[in-house]
Amino acid sequence: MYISDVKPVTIPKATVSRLPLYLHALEALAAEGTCTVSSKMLAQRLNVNAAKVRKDLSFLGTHGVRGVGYDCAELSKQIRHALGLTRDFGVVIVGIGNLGAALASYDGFGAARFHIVGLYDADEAKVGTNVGGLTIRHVRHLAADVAENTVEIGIIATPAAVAQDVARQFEECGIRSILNFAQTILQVEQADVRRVDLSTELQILGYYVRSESG
Amino acid sequence: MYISDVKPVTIPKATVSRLPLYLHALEALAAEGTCTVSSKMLAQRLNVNAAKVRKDLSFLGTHGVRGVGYDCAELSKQIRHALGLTRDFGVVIVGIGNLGAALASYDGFGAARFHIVGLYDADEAKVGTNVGGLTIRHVRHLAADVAENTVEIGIIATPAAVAQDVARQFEECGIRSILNFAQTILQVEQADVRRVDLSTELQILGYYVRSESG
DNA sequence: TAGTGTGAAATCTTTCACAGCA
DNA sequence: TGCTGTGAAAGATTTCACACTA
Repeated sequence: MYISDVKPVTIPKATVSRLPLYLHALEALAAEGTCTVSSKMLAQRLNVNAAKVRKDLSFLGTHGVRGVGYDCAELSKQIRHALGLTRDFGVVIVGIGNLGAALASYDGFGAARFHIVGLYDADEAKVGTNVGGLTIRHVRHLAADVAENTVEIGIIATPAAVAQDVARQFEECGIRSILNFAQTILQVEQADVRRVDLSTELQILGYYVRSESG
Repeated sequence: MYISDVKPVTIPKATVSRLPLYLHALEALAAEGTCTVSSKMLAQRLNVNAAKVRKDLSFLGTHGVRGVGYDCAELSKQIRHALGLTRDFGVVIVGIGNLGAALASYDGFGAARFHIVGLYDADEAKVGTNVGGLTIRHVRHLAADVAENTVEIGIIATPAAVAQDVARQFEECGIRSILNFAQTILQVEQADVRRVDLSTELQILGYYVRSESG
């Protein structure tokens, strides 16, 4: 039996995907000088039901105070802990086109536990240029670089045609978490993949545009 | 009673969010010269269960052929129809920083029913410059421009601090579908909002990194 | 009094399993 | 035989409703 099988509580997927939102809301509240927050207040900020907030937070083994609410600082800490944000994550980006470059320069990495440690592209013309403080290296160096550094997360921002091959390389060098911006669905052995695609999002929005306007 | 209340079938949200993926897979298959596809084949491409594929497609009132499968071209057409991709959508982007510029230059709008018709920024230094074939205009022109053109979808790629205000402006000019790349949760009256945020995605991935490595 | 924590109900989604058809 | 379409079961998620307590 693996350690992963005996996690004290398994947090439901739906809850995990909301934890970063609670965290962000709590940070905003703290910045405004708020010390205590109720499930109702958090719910309003996230546009969800207050009971859902309480149930979500109950998975953290949190202890809010009845009649009062949650301590913002304490709750932030618990969420960070639950999300594993007590450690740092190395991130590499492959494919430094418009989108890859934008991601590389992105500064909203929320309290920066995620560190971009490498940028890769297959285009020799781009290799050697500087983006967001890092020099683009040829993707052929990926495996060796990853072997030397700790890299947990790989971001794919290449054209769809080569995304699958990049994913395979990621798996070969032991990267098990992939964020895929390419317009393709990756076939992977083990890795967790999250997919972000603009045209998919637009098409989904488009459906609801249509149904509302009748 | 509104027309929207008598839609023949309400497609479940979960299904709607997969339709663009089926569509993309079908287009890839068609490009490979495949004419007929089984639920099993589609399932493998999307990494889902074949029964789910069949159930999803059954909401389209589709008719696959027993013992054979689905006709790719026909099925594509039905999905397009269901998603409302038989018409064109006008899209504006507000906030032309690195990300906004990348989105503006993005060419993967899948058979291009989505047309970017305006780019806006509050920075006078950017106004007048050309990105992806369009000239950036000052955001103060947004309302007037939208009144003259048909704009269904608004994309927010501004800093978080001003995203809420942009959303309000979108609603005021009648844009009811918003794709929000800013790191904030928008409070809107009526609009449909979809949120895409890199740091949220990384944090979610981070959780699973942790639980797998024990 | 105001607000948490949580069983239980309601709802949504996925999966199974199989009748039925080309 | 191979694959669709779909009831029904299983599972996940959301919401309700209320006991409980600082």
